[in-house]
Amino acid sequence: MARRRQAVTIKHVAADAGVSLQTVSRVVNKETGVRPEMMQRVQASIDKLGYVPSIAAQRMGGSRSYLILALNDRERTIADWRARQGTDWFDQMMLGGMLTCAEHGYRLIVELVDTHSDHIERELLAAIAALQPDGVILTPPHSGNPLIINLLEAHGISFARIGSLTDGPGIRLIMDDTRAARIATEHLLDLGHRRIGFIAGPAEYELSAWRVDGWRAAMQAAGLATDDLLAIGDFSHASGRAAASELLTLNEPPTAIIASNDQMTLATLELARERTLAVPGDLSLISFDDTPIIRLAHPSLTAIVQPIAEVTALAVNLIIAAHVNGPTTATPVTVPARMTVRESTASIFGGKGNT
Amino acid sequence: MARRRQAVTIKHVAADAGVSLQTVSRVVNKETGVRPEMMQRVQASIDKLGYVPSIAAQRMGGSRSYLILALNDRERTIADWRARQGTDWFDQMMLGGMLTCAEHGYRLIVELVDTHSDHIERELLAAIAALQPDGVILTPPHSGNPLIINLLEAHGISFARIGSLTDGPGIRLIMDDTRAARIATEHLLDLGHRRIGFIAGPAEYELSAWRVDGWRAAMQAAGLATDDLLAIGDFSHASGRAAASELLTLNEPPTAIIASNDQMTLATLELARERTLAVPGDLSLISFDDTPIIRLAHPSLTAIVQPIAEVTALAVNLIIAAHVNGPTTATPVTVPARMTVRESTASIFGGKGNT
DNA sequence: GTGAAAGCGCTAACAA
DNA sequence: TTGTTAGCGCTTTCAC
Repeated sequence: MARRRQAVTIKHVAADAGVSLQTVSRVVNKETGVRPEMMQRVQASIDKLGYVPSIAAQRMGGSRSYLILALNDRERTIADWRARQGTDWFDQMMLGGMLTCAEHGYRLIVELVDTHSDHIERELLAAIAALQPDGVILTPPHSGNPLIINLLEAHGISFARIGSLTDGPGIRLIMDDTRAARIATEHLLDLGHRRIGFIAGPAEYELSAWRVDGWRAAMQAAGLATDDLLAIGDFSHASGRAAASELLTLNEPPTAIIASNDQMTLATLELARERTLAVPGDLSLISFDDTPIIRLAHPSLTAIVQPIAEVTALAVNLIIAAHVNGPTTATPVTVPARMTVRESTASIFGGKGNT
Repeated sequence: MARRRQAVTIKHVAADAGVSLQTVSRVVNKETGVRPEMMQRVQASIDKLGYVPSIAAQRMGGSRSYLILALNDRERTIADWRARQGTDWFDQMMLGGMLTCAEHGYRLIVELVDTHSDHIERELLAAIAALQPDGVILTPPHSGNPLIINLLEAHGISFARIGSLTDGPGIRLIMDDTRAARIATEHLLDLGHRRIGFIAGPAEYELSAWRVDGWRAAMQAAGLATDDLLAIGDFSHASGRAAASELLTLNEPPTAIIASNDQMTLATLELARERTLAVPGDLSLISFDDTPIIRLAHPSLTAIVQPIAEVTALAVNLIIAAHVNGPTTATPVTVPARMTVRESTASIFGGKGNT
């Protein structure tokens, strides 16, 4: 292959403007202490020649790499893509993360790693060494992984942890799962439900516990017991079915169920149908993901809408800000989730929930 | 911010192994002409120290950047993400592209650009200057854009053009849209349909015409006219509705319609329902995208499954191969599409199509 | 087969 | 305020 060189380098600009490299560099990086007329002259040359600095060279010079790494769970992400069921966590992350990176002249690079793997440390170190990212975005279930967190901290890389509240370094961002679960539960309480079951996600995800907390808090505030109404799944369809079965075979089965993701909610819907339970007539249902599969189900499902794009955009902004201002506040940032009421929730007295 | 340096560099490895930098470089890049024992010794040091070369430095040294750029349509991609309707073109591209890049030690970076924009040239040049990618993947509707193609060619960057057959440089890959349309049409012909309507995509996409060709060819082979049975949309729901309306208000309306994407098919389904046409009883329907929205529709829709992941993976492989072997064959590569028969196609004699 | 030297494009540190 | 120098980590070129 032909050895490709930069078409226009800082040298060309310097020569064209009749200044030193350093002055061009100062203008490019918007440093203070350059006379306005000088700045204009250099900027004119930059525009004229269409100069854009090479991020590889910038990095080599000891500056930023303008690269942010998003770390996603390998197995889950690939499985979602293969299933083609419209799970859009990844897409929403790109929407928020990529576009925000672009606004700041950064690029988002995605890396898939197994949280469970024992060579995760090696994988991460390799990615860091190869890319030298300025920041890393950790998504669940990586966000609370001490191995990852400590490694990034040791390397002095600023990073955001989406969906984790465990102590430690890193910018923590959450979508207020507890409150979201409470809102969902209260919606059902308002509709007259008293036996409200909850299908939790796996303990590996911190947010699983938060959602249970929100549900439990709302139930307790209403003076209701939750003893037998909690079932645990792992976000898979099969586990959702098992959990739903558990709840629906209780002596006093719930009249409403909240499930922690779309697959488990859908599994519950299917099981209900098989048992000739009408939804929402006999059983109200709320999902914790607002995916296409949920919207198009029959009936369409009431769901918690997680602000994934917003939270990722915020993560990028905070990472970049940290690069400029140094370490940021240690207080977790909260972006509230919403609830979209559809056809799957109804009053136990026979009324519709979405009227 | 603290100036971050590489933890382990080629120097450390060279010192540890007691050889020159150059020898380490040779081992890393698997060059020939290194004695096996030497190679082993160096490799041992690399493994021991966990050395991974910096791609920025590799690039600066005049070698590859190990970066491949995927160029997607800005407006459409963002609209799809915002709509949250499960359009998974992007996901499938990542599935095929990102994973294949990773296999070769490359990274995929996504860039969104407007094909229509007059500053597309500037945007592309900026991305090239900043990243110095080893290759570029062009997706529709960029794949046939002469401005883009010529620019990449001029810069000596190898690139793949997915979904374009227009002459010019670049590796051309198609999913055989013509054949896919023919298969869909023949399926309907087999079911006894004679009046088969087709809703095409916008001319901006080359594949729009190919699909029309396939449909027309199959119709003509069956000795059927297509005069009034073609309607044109722009992939949007609204345009699909208009096109469907056009077809259904014909004096002799079609008994089956093939639409060029999921949104237009769905719009047709909705319109049919409004006009109390039973699907597939009164109208059979085939979509040209196998998205969640299509699978979950009622009835579930027969659809062409486009091998987006496969074709993207192939694109990456060919780009990387071109880097090693120099320019590749100019013959377009074809990856065949499949059809999944579901509930929306039935015999005009009353039988079901999916039995 | 292996090593030494030069340079990629840029920035940090220092000098003027 | 501006310019000069050195060096980032790697690969290429050319000696040995």
